[in-house]
Amino acid sequence: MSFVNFAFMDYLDGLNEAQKQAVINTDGPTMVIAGAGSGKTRVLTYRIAHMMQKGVDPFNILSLTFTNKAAKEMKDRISKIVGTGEARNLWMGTFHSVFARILRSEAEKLHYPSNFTIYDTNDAKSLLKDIMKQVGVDDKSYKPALVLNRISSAKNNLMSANAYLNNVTIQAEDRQMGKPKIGEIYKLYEQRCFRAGAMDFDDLLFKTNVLLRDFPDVLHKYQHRFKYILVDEYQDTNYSQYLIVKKLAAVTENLCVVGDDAQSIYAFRGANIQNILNFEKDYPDMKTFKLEQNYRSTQNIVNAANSAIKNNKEQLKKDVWTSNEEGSKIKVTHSLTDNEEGRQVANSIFETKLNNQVQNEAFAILYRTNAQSRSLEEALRKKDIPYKIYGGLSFYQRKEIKDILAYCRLVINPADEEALKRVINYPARGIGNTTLERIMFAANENELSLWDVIKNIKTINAGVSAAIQNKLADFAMMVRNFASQLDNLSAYDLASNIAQSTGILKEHFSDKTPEGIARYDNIQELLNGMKEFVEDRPEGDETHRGLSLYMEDIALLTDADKDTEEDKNKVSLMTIHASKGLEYPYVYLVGLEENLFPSQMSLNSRADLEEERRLFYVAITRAQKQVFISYASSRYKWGNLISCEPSRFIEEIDEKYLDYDTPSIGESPIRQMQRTSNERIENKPNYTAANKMTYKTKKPEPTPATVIPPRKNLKQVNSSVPEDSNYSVIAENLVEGTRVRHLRFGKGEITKIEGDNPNQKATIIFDEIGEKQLLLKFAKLMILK
DNA sequence: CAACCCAAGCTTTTT
DNA sequence: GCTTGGGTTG
Repeated sequence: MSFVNFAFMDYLDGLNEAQKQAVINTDGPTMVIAGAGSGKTRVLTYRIAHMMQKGVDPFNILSLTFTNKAAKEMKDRISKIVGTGEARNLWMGTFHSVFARILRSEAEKLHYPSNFTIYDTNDAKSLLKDIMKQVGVDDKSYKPALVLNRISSAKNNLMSANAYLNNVTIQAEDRQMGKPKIGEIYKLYEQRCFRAGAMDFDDLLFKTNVLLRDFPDVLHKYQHRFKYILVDEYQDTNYSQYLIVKKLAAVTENLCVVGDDAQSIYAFRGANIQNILNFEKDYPDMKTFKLEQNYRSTQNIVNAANSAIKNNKEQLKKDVWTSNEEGSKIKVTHSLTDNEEGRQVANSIFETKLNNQVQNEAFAILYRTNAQSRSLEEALRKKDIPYKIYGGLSFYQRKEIKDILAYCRLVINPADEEALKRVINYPARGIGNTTLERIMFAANENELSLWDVIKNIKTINAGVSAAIQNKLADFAMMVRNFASQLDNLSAYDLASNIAQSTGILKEHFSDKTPEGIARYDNIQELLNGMKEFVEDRPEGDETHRGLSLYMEDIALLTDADKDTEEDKNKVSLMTIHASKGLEYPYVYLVGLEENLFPSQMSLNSRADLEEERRLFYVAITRAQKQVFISYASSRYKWGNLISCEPSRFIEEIDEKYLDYDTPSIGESPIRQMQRTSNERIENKPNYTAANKMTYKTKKPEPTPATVIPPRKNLKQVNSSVPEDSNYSVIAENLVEGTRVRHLRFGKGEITKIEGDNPNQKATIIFDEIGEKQLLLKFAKLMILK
């Protein structure tokens, strides 16, 4: 103890006075206002370590972070001070992952299975689409995303479907929007999730609240377990999270919240900046500590950020300063198009690397929207600068990955409707849309899950033919077989088994197009990830290396958590939102244009605009050494070139911290740039045309004289085969083992024939493209000798 | 039943 | 510009 303690006291000496106070005042309600780069993570780490030094049991400490990665890093740092064994028992993670864990252990109280599925946004939207079809509303006026938003904010304000339906104000709002049925849809959505044994992201918090509200013994238990609670990024908590924390902390009030109102950027998903502004009202005897010294950035960066955020009205008084060197000014460059912007950024990174002898990992490129990444990627690739992207279409969103994961989900929780819908006919096994719709209808009629209907398909009158009933039974058997291995096989072994015996792996393997190869590789990468997961855990006890645990692990990964590939020494590309909490020596901030940043959606209200400005503040303060800002005077949007104006945010930075790339005499740099860019925009048509031509030159255009629609011509040939020609006549004599030729697929061999005459179906292995299932009445096969 | 074609919609940010 | 889903065709 004394040795460890000694090391710790050393660390304490490295803290400034405010930091030290925030570390050693461990009891009672505490708010730490931590400016950007002010050593917030250090304070949290030492505070927890200090509590443990004073004898607090790590089991009694709950620390809620913004990403799981942050939790892991913090745990590692604490381990270094107090020892690994002790730190392991800390409760640390995101709100969602910590409370998902608690919900699993208390699930039966809510009549949920403990292996409930977590629906992601896509699952939720797809379910909503289903429901809207069922209710008979047109999904043009009821956009799934909008309905989901509405439901989401209801849940974040702890409003159930019934409460939603009974709330006069809400109902009036919905009617005014011309969408009076949202309440009804919410109600059905709630039921369907429950039947499927599924919770969406918001449910994890909502149901936790229900649990703590309706089960006093459970509340009591966790109030006493979590004697000390710390919440990072408190400015980004919503009402639902706020209330969980408030309830859990009600007995001991050993609650420490850390945040920075200037960095609140998640109001759009219900985060309530009032939570931090009102902390004093909730806990009148609280202590406040302000961390105002910035250790991260140069004076120029800190001052520039301060001058920008000054334009916001609503904020706590705070004076962020630094004793670091003055540093370079913020460099502002402009370009003609988004593609040119990409090239300039790539060139600049290339030069900066040379001039300062730094590595790729010193650079980050930040943008407002994911769609902006493409031109940057292209430019970086051309310059051979390795990069990695956070967010966007993430690995786990890819079709082939989702297919495998859907099987995994289904095996763990067969009631999972969204997973079932995805794989019931993939790979094709003759269970088509009509059948699925019959099953869904029967499920809704009987208030059963799809799985229950399939399981009992022979006794439920769903109008499914006997042949298809058998196929469903086969499918159910397969899922059950996999499920029976859940406890004996590791995640890796079971998932490999699934990938193989469903035929998915083979299907991608036989596809030799570049996309097919990429898909195959992706699946291998997924399986490798599982292998790592398994190898990280002790052998023998398969319940700790099993698929269920793996799936729990990945369901709540944030983008920052997915940093698992060989991502060393690469330039980082991400949205500004994703960059929260990170820092880089050199930061490129691109697309600083009106309607893009600030976003067009934010221009209607002052509050929204202020959130955009905070986002701008977050972006600038990621940088340690230098910030580069760029904007383009035109950019592609939905395939069209549109013209852009520089963002107001550039002008909001005090001019003395800026360095424009085209110094001017007697004219404001911005004005001059606007003028030149306008001139260029007038030449836009040429530019566009040139651009499009280059794109199309890959395929030389036929001269007008020779233009014949080639496709139609081909079809003509096909359909010119007489209806009653010997093709179809011969096809009736087919048996298994016959060699046949198909007009498009070439030669092949029939391996199976099934079904009744009009709908007879053959499985054929073609020499070129592998196995296909074809309906004989359409296939027009020719028998080969 | 499955392949293909074309139109629509997308782009604010995410657990 | 790209992806997705609906509708049509074989």
